[in-house]
Amino acid sequence: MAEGGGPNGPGGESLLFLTDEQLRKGIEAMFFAYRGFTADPDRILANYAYGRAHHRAIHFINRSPGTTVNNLLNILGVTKQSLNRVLRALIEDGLVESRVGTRDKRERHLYLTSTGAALERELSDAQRERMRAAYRTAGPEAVSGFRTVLESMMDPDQRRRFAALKET
Amino acid sequence: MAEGGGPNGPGGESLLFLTDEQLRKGIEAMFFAYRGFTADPDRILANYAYGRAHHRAIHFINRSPGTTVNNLLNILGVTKQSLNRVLRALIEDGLVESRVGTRDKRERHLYLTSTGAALERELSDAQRERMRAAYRTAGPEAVSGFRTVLESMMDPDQRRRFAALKET
DNA sequence: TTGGAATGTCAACAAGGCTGACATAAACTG
DNA sequence: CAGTTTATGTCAGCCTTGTTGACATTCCAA
Repeated sequence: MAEGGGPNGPGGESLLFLTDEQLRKGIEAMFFAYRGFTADPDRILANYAYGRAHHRAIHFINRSPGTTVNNLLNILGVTKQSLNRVLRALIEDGLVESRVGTRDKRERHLYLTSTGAALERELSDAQRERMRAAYRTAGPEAVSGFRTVLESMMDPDQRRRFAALKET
Repeated sequence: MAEGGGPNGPGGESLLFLTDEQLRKGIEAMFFAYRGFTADPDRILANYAYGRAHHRAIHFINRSPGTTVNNLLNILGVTKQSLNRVLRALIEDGLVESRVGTRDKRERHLYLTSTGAALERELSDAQRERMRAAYRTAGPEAVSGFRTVLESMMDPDQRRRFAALKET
């Protein structure tokens, strides 16, 4: 209100994107877009009696093969009990393999089996396809802005973990 | 792989943003950013023993005062039983008022009470503040791209509903 | 006046978060 | 070597929020 109140306030049109109205549109866009973002994987997962929690575990194990349980815990931001329930199912079903660490035998290193990798591919193919279509429609400059805003929206901890993933 | 394989393939660097690697980064950015997006409201809601479902209902009732239950159902994309449980709590607690329709008495029109409006303000202030900070950091052009990609990512139905909200 | 639409409600269930408590093995530390 | 810390697993129980199915009520519209 204070800044964007007039037709051209103290900052001029360069600050129009900070009005409450613009911010609210951004908030609602996040809500609807996230639904689209998860829609395809959700449909696929239903065929396997898995949920988003399984998807997230599979994604990050594929992303960083050999990652430890603790590592995954930090990335996913859930309790070990929650993660354990998911991992147990994936291991029992033969999608994930858990190997005792060589240097530190307390640690379990997680890997996708070929079955697990196949499901990962099915899920990420679908999700990438939607992302690809959105990127193609929006164009490279929009994509750059998209990524910039998303990173700014993360908590510092999350941003650090996201950045750490990028380098790997 | 096929298109982005070479240092400068058939599409050149303009297609680099469509590589699997770039798409995966976008996917992970969505995951981490959404966590940030919901973090502040989640903290506030915990003080009131409410959850995200209550937040969403409050948000869209505030957005469109007098909206009907069916309307809300379509926007939120949940079953009436799920929504009803949430609405019942909000009505009992005096945050939402449900008025029988005048033209069609089967319909219930939903409004925030002053208490409900106060909670809405507390929640949206926090969420807007994060969005504002992200927007400010990223700048107007990034914000434009952000919005464009998010809209492209929605399902057509969701995009229609989002567009309909914008006009109101 | 009757069919169907909009709404509300009850019951039951599942996924996936959470806390708390406890067990085990391995590594580290004094 | 003894004691502590760390990494992991597991059991039990609770909460939110989603689902289906069944059924009642109200009331518009043909």
